[in-house]
Parts: sequence; structure tokens; C-alpha cells
Amino acid sequence: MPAAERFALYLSKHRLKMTRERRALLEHVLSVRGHFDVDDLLRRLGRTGHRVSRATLYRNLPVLVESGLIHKVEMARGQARYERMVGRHHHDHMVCLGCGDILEFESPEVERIQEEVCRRKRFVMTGHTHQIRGYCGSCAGDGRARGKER
Amino acid sequence: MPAAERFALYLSKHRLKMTRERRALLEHVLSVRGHFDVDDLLRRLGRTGHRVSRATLYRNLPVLVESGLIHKVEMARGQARYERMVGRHHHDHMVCLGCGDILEFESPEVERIQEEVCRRKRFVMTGHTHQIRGYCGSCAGDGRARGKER
DNA sequence: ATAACTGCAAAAGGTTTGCAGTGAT
DNA sequence: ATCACTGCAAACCTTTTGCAGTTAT
Repeated sequence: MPAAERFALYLSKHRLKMTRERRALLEHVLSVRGHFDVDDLLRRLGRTGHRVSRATLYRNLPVLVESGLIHKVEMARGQARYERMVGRHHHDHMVCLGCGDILEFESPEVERIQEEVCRRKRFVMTGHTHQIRGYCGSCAGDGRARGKER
Repeated sequence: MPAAERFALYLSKHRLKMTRERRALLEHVLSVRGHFDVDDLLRRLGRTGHRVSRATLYRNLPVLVESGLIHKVEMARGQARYERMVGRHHHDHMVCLGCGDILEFESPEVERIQEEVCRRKRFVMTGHTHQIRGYCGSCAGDGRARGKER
């Protein structure tokens, strides 16, 4: 099912409305490649003449998340980033402390171990966060990797 | 080496001073069992008559972290918690969305996989965060587990 | 018609910082 | 005598919220 349709369905199921703002937001969110934050989105929307307030963004990103179209990635110090999830499957992140770049990785084995840990502790998992911090190939070379963990 | 001595050594190495406030903070941090946040600490310090300002706490927790005596655990929505690390080894966390409880787990296998992923992507790891969210045994039973992921 | 939605501006919540005075080395 | 440290209050930053007016259904 196309993402737009999926979103429309989600909205109607929850008695939410398909507003001009949501349409604009959806369109942009689907076209971004890579990770983005609220400011990125605001800038993009502004550039294309869509006026969507910051408050509306903050109110609607959770809706996009719940509908499964995007994922929220919590970064250190309470900064949230998002990423499109349509047509993609689960993965985790490596964050470069040098250039801020985000690499992705996936490991079915880690997933399996997680599930086993939960089973053993009688814990019902609803989600997880697995981030590796460090320095990417180019940053590790130039001396910045000597900086301390933050 | 005793923790207090280790801290003193760290301080002098970095030309930092052993103040009354740092002594009080150290003492409390070592005696807490489990995880704590800045408010917990402030409350505890107050209760025992030590007056340490919030600013001083915020300025010194990073020092304790750097010296390796405590670890910072970043929770969702930018809330930081800390935990004593003296005499303990690495572990990760399972956070109960029902009661807020934090369970710990460790998996040498996950660590191994992480390292391998980093090697493959030429990523120099300096740290990682691995949290499982969900509901602990007691909370999963009472219907709260039906709540949505947050 | 009626809920839900939006923008605005204020508020909140956690953390950081400038300043002037204090204290460890 | 230095230079780091402290408390205070103000500043910051990201996110949330109350309100009054707007719009999708």
C-alpha cells in the first residue's frame, strides 16, 4: 500500500483529519533521505512555501510515528531525530561524534539475544534503542577520535 | 584502589581541587544503590545537611563520569540518570514503562557483535547505549502493557 | 454542526553559564 | 597568590500547552 494511502487510513481509523499541514508534512517526510530533525523539516517546509508551525510539527510527528511511517531516534541530550521507515526494516545506529554522521547497522543475532534476555527476565519488550557512539572512518583518522566520550 | 583515593588521584592529575562539595557528592554517589538522577542526589545531600547547589551537581557529575566512578544513563526525552560503577562491570538496561524500574542485563555476545560491526564499517567505538523498553514481570500482568510505546 | 486542528505565545523541564565572591593548593 | 570552585539567577534549548479562531468531516 502506498504510504500516503496508509497514512490516510491511519488517520480515518483514529478519527483524525487530513489537513493541508499533514499533507505537506507527509510529503516532505517521505522525500527526505537520511535522518532529520524538527528544524530540518521546518526549513524544508518553509523553502517550498508550505507554512506549518513548529507546534504543528511537534504535534504531528508522533502521529507519523504511530502510523509507522517514520521512526524516532533519540539522540544524546534529548535531541530527537526522525527517519523514514516506509519500505525499510529495522536497524540500529552508529553515531559519529566527529561529523555527526549516522551509519546504520542491523544484526538479527542481537535481536535474537535481546528476545532471549527478555524471556529470561520475564520482560515484555515493546521496543529498544541500540546506539554505538564513536568515530567514523574519516573522522577517526584525523585526530578527533582522541576527544573524550560525551 | 579505594574509590575515594581513585577520585583524589583523578582530581590532582587534572589539577582539580578536592572541595567539600566534591567530597560530599562522592560519598553519596558511592552509597546509593541503583540508579539516581540529579534530584535524587540533591534531596539526599539536603537530608544529610550537606548544602550543594544544583549547579555544582551539574558541573561535577561529568567529573565523576570521566573519572570512571559513575556512568551516565541517558533515558528517553533527555532525562539523565546515573549509576555507581565502582567495582561493577559493563551492563545494559531494560526500562519498564509501567513502573519506571530499571533492570540490568549483559551479553558478551552482543558486545562481540558490536565490535565486529564496527570493524566491518571502520568505525572506532568509544561507547554505546543499548536499552530495551517494555514492561517488567509485574507490570506486564496488570494490563498496563497494553499502553503504547513512548 | 461538531470535533479536531492550527498558529501564537507563554510555559515547562532539564541543563548550562556569567558573575562575583570563596577557598584549595 | 593563584586559579579553580561555588551559589545564585538568568539564559538556553527543545518540547509542550492553553487559547481563540479555523477547517475537515
